[in-house]
Amino acid sequence: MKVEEALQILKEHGYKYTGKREEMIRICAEEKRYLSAKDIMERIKELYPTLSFDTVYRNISTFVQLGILEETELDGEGKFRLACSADGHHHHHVICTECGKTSSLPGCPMNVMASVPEDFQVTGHKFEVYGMCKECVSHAN
Amino acid sequence: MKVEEALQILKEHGYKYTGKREEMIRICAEEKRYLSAKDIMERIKELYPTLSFDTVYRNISTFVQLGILEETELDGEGKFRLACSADGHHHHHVICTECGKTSSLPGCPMNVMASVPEDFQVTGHKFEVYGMCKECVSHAN
DNA sequence: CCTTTAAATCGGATTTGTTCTGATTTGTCA
DNA sequence: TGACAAATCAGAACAAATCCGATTTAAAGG
Repeated sequence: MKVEEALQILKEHGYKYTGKREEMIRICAEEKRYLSAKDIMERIKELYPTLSFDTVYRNISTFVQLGILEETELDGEGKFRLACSADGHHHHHVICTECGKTSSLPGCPMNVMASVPEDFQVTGHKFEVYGMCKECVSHAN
Repeated sequence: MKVEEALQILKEHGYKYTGKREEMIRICAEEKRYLSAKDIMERIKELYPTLSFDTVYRNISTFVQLGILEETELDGEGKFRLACSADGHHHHHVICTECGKTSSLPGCPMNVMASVPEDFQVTGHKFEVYGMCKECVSHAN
């Protein structure tokens, strides 16, 4: 997803444009990596030094609801990245547990794996592979 | 996994036997369901009304380390259930997001899905299907 | 432009889940 | 039984996230 698309989605849903929102999205768009709310806060302070963490959290959760950000949970805190499923088709990620960097996996287990018991009404699924990226492996020495 | 097996594992690793530990494991063994630390606390208070939450958390994390409990994260809090992978072979679950009840899925996407990029050193993976179980669907009306 | 209004933000207090700490109790083994 | 290490207690401390009332601001209409 591009920054412009994200802003378009906000507009379509009647949310107002603010520089802070754009900057948050821009920060997430810079990297194929999961960022924590704190990460985003730190980076946005360069441009908006007084921004309150309430704003960051509130906007993040708006973005997640609108499908602009994807969310996961690592080390007991929420991590976020610009949604990419929207771009092409639905897929999943390998995630570096050190730095949050991601790499796409083709396909989805839901298509491949046959039987989901019919006494459950399925609402979603999660498939994530965890590991360490090249860079973090070498840093760890 | 059975309660006795779990106690055996504790013993093998040099952990002491305590009634509180046994009761915690027993509580988890009662249901094929993910329980929160709070759930476990409430239930264990019947037998040990003064038990501190520190003990519960500490024991839970010991159990997870030893592979006695499986952990996941739902609604921003840790949930736990008696490990069953140990029994047969490795597999995954459908989880009811309302009550935590689980049902097994045969197989593992890691076997089925071919390519994990070789610039990641894989350390683990997670595959969970979410939904509502029959009971919770009907209660929701 | 100016006004109006609802949405967004601020700053800090609050809540919630979890971990830490130091003192005390309790298994276990010699 | 005694001694020691491990387990537990009680509550303080912590960190992530949410809530709240007051203030500011985007944007739509006159």
